[in-house]
Amino acid sequence: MEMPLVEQVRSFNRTMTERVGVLTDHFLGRNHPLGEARLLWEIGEEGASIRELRRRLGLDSAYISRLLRSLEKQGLLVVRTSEHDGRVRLVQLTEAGLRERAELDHRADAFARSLLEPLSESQRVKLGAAVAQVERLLIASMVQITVADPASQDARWCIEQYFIELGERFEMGFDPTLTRSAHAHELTPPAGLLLVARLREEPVGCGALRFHENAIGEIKRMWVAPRARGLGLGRRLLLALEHEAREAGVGVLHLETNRTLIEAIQLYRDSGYQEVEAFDDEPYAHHWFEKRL
Amino acid sequence: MEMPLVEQVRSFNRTMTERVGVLTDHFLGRNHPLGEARLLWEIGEEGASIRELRRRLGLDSAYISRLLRSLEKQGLLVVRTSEHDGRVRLVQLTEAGLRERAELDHRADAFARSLLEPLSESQRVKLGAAVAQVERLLIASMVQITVADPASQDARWCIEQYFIELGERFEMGFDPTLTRSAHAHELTPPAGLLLVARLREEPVGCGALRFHENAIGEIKRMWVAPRARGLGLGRRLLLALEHEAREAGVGVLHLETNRTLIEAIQLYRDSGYQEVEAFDDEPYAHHWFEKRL
DNA sequence: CAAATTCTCTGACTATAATCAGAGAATGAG
DNA sequence: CTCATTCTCTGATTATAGTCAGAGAATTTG
Repeated sequence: MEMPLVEQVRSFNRTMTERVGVLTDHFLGRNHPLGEARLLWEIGEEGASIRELRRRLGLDSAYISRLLRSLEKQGLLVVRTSEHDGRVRLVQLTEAGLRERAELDHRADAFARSLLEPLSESQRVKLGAAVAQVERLLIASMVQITVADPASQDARWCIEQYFIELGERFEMGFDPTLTRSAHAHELTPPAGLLLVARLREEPVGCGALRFHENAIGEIKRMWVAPRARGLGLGRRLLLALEHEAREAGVGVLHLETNRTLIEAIQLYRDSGYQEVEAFDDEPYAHHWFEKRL
Repeated sequence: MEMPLVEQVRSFNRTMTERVGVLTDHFLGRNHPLGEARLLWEIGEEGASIRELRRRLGLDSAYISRLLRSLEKQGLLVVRTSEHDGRVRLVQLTEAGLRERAELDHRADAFARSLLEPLSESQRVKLGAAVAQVERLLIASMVQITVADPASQDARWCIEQYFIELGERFEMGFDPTLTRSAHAHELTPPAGLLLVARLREEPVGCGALRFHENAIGEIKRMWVAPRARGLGLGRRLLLALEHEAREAGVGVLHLETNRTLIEAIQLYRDSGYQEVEAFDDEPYAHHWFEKRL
């Protein structure tokens, strides 16, 4: 019964590809080659631009063009040029295309049902819970954390979202001009750095570090997108920041926070941060923490 | 958060194919095309016969022959004719083939590790448990129960295993000639029937039904292979037998069992069987049960 | 406004993953 | 011993999934 975790994951994978993997290959692959079916599926009911499809499916543009031509010839979709950008082409399923897609959907459903059918009610309940757990954790493990330029689009989006959330949560709202500064250059090496967490290339969180004198580091801009909460991402960001701080020779980490950010405060306490006297005059702060590295 | 189970399974599948499914396609696909790599893998350290490989991989014999020729040319395997059957050919990896396979193994390991690497210790523990749970339940749902000819190889194997197990568990051993009969013809319609449970075509359990006079049915030969226990298979077999009995117009089901078979007794009680006075003279029985359908 | 870049498309090409028909040798069933 | 079947192989052929180079139009950048 005792099996190393790596072996367990591999065994799991084998079972999965046998049982569920068949799905992806063959629920799609009846009337169309797999590539066409995947594309048909990915276009969705709303339609999409070709570039978007290329990005999502990771396909060569020559290849995708040919697939589209084939599906177009079958009358399953129409392509037209975008009004905003004459280079971009937009794909939309026709009536027939939508029917075809619904059929795929139906088959996928039937397959999932056939997986469940032999199980007893209590087994199904257990399966539901375990499946959700595995998926959550796999998604968590898909999140990638990298150093980012604070001026980059993703970074700015995160910080903007962060400010919006502060505005909603702080009792007296939040005005970025009143808070202690953390301009782009202050979060760029060597003055500091910014980490951005991404899930499937989309930003889902950030955390920043400023280096001060006397081997003091300051943690700022800790934020996790609502849709990525519950994945342990806050903790991972914090650990990553601490790692970067250590690398940079920081001996003590400072941070301040507002009393409405209870999850964050809990995280800091759990992570070994001690509450200390106010070490600055940040107007929005109620708690000041520090941790020796 | 509330999601129907079918939708949950499908969402899970999508995540799986994205994250883990990549493994199967690409841990294998570095130095060799996928087909070759799968074959190399499947041959294993022990070697295998071509027919076995064909069965396991579900490949056309023309195709597999070509793959083998290619791998043979690369010096990764040798093929020789079986001594027992001149038609059958046996495949064995060479030194180089074994090295290549070990390399695949190593890559699969590294991939599994990379899945785990971003997770915290507590997340890993949870993942391990959930993964094991999902796998167990998916395996359970892979088991297929069908009516079988008691004279078939699978059926005889199951009954033989069943007798061996009784011999080990009964305090006074077990002699099939002393027990109440259930010959092949008695377990064949219309006198009765035998269900065999199979996992990946291999028998993993059985259960039989005899039809007696006065709409009485008798359950016999309930057995689950040790490696398939804990999958709820006993219960499924019992339900399937009850279903068959109902179809055949049975009003009351009888069964008898030995006191050492505690899991079985528990199962019968949980499934609505009432203990009754001995209704026959089976020498190995301590408990007699019945259930009205 | 010129130059670089983006987006899509076509033509030419390749590798992979099959499938089908049938042949030849060995074996098993009656 | 004969006939049907099993097992593997070769030849011929096909479908799928992709890659690469480059062209032409639209857009963005400096």
